[in-house]
Amino acid sequence: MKENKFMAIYNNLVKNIKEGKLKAGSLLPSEHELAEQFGTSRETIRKSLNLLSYNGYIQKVRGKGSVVLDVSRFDFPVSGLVSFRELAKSSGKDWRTNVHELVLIKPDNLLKQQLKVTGKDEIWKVVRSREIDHEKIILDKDFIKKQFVPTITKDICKDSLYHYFERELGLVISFAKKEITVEEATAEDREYLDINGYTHVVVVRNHVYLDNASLLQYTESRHRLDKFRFVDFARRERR
Amino acid sequence: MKENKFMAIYNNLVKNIKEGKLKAGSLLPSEHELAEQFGTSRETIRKSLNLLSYNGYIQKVRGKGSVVLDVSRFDFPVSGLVSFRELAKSSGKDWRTNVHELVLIKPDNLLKQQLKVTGKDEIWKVVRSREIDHEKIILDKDFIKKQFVPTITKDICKDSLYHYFERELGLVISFAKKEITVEEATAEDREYLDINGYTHVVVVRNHVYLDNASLLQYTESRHRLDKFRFVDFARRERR
DNA sequence: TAGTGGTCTAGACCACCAG
DNA sequence: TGGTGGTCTAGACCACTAA
Repeated sequence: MKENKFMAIYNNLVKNIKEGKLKAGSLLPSEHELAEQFGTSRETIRKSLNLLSYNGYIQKVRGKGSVVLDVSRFDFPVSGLVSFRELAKSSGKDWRTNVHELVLIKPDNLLKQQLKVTGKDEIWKVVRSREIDHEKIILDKDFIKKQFVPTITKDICKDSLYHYFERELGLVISFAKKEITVEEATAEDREYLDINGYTHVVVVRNHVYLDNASLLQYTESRHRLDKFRFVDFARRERR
Repeated sequence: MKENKFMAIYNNLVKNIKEGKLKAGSLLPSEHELAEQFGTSRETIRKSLNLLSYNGYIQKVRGKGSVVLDVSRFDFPVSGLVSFRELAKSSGKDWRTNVHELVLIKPDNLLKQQLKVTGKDEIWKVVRSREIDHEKIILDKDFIKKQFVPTITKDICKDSLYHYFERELGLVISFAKKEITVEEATAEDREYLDINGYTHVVVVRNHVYLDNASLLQYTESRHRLDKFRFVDFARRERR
């Protein structure tokens, strides 16, 4: 897989920041200098730096330079679009996925609305619980358009749907719209989760889109209150 | 205030999408065409289109064109960096802010860590509750470095701190790191909120930075469970 | 005033998609 | 194969910061 020039420079700089070769609070070399160092044009350097800025590694200050930020404070899922498997693996904890349901269904009215489909489209329904350190703390309900995903097996569900979609099927997931609320726990929550007496769960609703802008799936992720944590890095809109 | 060329083009296109002149699902004119229409270079058009894409208005598809997205589904605080006043006003509901505390303090150890200051710096502490439709549902605790904000009055707290920082003091807020968790309600929550028997609150912790990359304030926003809602629009990282 | 980042240009070549 | 968006270049001028 070929790497773009600006991506290679970005990765190089990220590595140097993470390893502390570029220290928090210090200034990056100027864009002109970097262009010379990397043997490229300034616009290409600027593309790399904009990516660094967007991902919270640096802050550009006009007339001054690019300040390296304290990256240790901006550690986790900055993008908010990370699969459970990726998260669990990087956490270093004991984890496991239980598959409770894997069926093809016709959408009811609510689901038709969520997925913007008619009644004749078939939908995969996947219900899974997630265990971390032997506690079932997340209940994931996925609804996926069969149109894009002809087959799903239990083994795939135990591993990672995202991984299967992207690596096996070649689907390119592009963006998602997420909504977080807190709601009363349902009977289903109590059945599949170690609910520990909590009366409410955190519900994350996700609409996931492909790179051709079509809607792939709707997901409801139901988290036990005490184990929920969401991190976001937000840049102020330009006005 | 002068508007950049790419910003003007961006605003023009946003307006056309919102007004339905550019319909959801249709294609934008190609970048070459747009460059000609607006009398500018293709790179400038690309800057505008990237902004549209980033803000969820279009989806670019290589070899095909830029698809206009259904913007009505991506309505609310996409950025996650919006003041309560802006939000409340746009919601059209009855709202009101109560100021419970406005004092200068020396930071304790926890606060020193949160704000990365030494003990001799002075900090503004502001405690406010937010009423919507006559229910107190949010408790905001702000800790602001006096170094950047010499004076704060009760009237300012009742109105909007962000507005004061940006319009009156000329501070430019650049980005924030947000963390969302659910925690047990404290005595303070019960005192200032209409807690309605809920045992937990949603806690949003925010570190707000200025455009020169220095930390301005730390904020704890404590929401009654049933009234909390957070919306996020996430683009998948390029790999 | 020298140096920084922000914007803009007019080209070029490439990978990808549809007909 | 022609048109699309993605990348890249080598310049230019500007606004801002710090000395």
